[in-house]
Amino acid sequence: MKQRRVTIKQVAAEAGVSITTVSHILNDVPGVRANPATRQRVERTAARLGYVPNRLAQSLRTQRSNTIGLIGDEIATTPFAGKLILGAQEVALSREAVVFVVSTGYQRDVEDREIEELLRRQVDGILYASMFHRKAELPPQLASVPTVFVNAECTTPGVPWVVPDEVAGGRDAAEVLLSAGHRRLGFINNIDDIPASMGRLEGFSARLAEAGVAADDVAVVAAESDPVGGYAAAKKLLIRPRRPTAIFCFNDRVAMGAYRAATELRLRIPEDVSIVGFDNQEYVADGIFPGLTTIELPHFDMGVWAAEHLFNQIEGTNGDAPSARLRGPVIHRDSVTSPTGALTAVQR
Amino acid sequence: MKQRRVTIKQVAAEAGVSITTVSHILNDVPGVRANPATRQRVERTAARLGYVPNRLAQSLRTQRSNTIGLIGDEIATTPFAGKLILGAQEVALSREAVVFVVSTGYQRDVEDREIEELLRRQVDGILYASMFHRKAELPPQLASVPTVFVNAECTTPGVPWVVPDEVAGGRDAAEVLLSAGHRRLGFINNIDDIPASMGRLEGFSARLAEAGVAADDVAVVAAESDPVGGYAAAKKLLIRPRRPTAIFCFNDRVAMGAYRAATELRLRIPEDVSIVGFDNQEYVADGIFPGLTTIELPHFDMGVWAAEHLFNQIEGTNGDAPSARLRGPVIHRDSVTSPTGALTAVQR
DNA sequence: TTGTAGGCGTTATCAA
DNA sequence: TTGATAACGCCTACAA
Repeated sequence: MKQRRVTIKQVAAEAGVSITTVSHILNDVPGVRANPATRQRVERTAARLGYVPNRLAQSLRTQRSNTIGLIGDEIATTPFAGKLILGAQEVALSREAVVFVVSTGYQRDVEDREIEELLRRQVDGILYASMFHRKAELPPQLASVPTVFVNAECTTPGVPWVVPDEVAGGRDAAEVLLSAGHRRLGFINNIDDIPASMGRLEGFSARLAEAGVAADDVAVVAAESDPVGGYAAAKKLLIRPRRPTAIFCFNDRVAMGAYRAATELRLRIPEDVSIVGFDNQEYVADGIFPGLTTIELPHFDMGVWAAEHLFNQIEGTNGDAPSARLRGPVIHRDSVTSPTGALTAVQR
Repeated sequence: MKQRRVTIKQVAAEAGVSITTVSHILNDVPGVRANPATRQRVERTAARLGYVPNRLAQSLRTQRSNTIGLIGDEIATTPFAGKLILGAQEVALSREAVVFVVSTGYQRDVEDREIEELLRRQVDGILYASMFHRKAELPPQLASVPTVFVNAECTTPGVPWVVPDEVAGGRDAAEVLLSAGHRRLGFINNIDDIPASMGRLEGFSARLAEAGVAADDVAVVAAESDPVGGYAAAKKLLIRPRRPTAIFCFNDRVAMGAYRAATELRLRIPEDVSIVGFDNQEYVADGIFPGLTTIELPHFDMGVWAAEHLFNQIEGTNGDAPSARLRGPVIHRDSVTSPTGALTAVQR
């Protein structure tokens, strides 16, 4: 912004017309028809001079900045943030808008400053994102700005939100294992009382019950959701007399731990024990051996959904505030097979 | 931006002074001393009304938007992007600036559109980031805007850039292994002809040579830098008659493959073979067992460096355009030990 | 079909 | 010490 860019005035002067005409022509103002000759002349000189309209001035005049803010608690520590940003950005770009990304690091004062900085810049709306699925309330400063919550359920009424469908995810995991023939299963859940752990357990159990799997045949344990926790929990599960032929892990990192436990116990994956993860974390699910079958978290889609609904809200084109739970796809790799292999191994 | 915010005019009216006075007071304009009573009255009413200056208008007037753009080829697929964003953002926030983040996905047309969208918004400068260390030239549209390259060496003169110090990284890896006592080493390099592979090899070899390790005792192989490539390469290395007691892997994903190879060969890490990775990729280096000793890539620091130099450039406070190679720290975990263990194992 | 002029919210110059 | 007033770059009645 240092050196002066070319303005509409220069274009007008160069083309020998008024700035009104230039504005009319370049913006294709409806109901205004310019002389083809003038039009061409204007367009030519605009192109020649490399004229680019100043959106700051436009925004000031039109009261619309074509800018949204994406504020999240942690942009750095999670591999999911990128997908979310990307989704939001994709719809933004399609509307010639662009997004400010700011990360708060869970610090309240940083969040306050950043929200203020965004509002100063007259953002049209804000995407308030959480990096793990939780419930949260609307920061008071955002009360008067169109806002959509992403990966967080907003407890303040009237604010749309979008989160993963945890229950469906749990059901899908059960389904994958069920259809491979497993009837004796384990679930290593997370220890925290968050929507993800509640929902996945609910869906998993419900689907299993529907399929007639006896409650005795599904072992649920809870652990810290990292490789260490997964390792310990899986070991506990796998040394049981009637050990499960398949384990559903709260997330891919837990699955990493389960892999190690299985290896130490000389259990092969998937022949002796099938594993299903959650998250489809790049470089983890795809990097361990054998490739991990897992449920993907719909971060990209949530970014898209949220941005679209935000723009609708900004343009006042949506009735009330809907919210959504999005389902992620099952990513099939090589950690699940039918339990016959396991039985064979045991019989041998 | 929908509903009208309170403007300086309203504050002035409410306080019974002119907008000039309000501006003077609120901005602490040097050389202007207001009557303490007036000052207090103005500040009070501004606070009461919740006045927040409109940066769009400010920018229009001052020709400075306090906004920078961060444009990268992929924001989503890599876990490093976040750190980079965070670093840039941290210095931006300290200057009351905020950053537009856009990702191009390696598509030229997307890049063009996004750059234009940024320029339209009068960003003060641009951070042009690559997600892997490479060389690149300056997009012509950026010629007239302050720009700094991040994680890419700009081939166009006059543009500052900051990249990881690959040579130092290679040396550090050698150092770690050397000081643990290893004298017979392997290096699984990347197959691509990029600064990272060249530099790390150079540094690694140089340090080893300095330490008097015979060229015969350092085996270098190249592989696809993922777990599969790492697995195959490590296997090749480890079945040699005089197998290396330690392997330096091009990155953590390669190291994952090396772990598997070692396990299959019944070689314990680190007792039988020490492993050093590169990248310090979250959830990989820390998730595998034993924890991977690795060299961190300085993404956060590069973000900081680049943003700081960008702001300096914007403010015209730096002489010429320096560039930098930043060194990442060695992250010690548990995959390296002295080779005696290995010898013992062999002798047994 | 084209042009004039006012205003979006600020800052900055110059008077008073 | 305070206040008019002219930009900044653009859009948009309204007038010609």
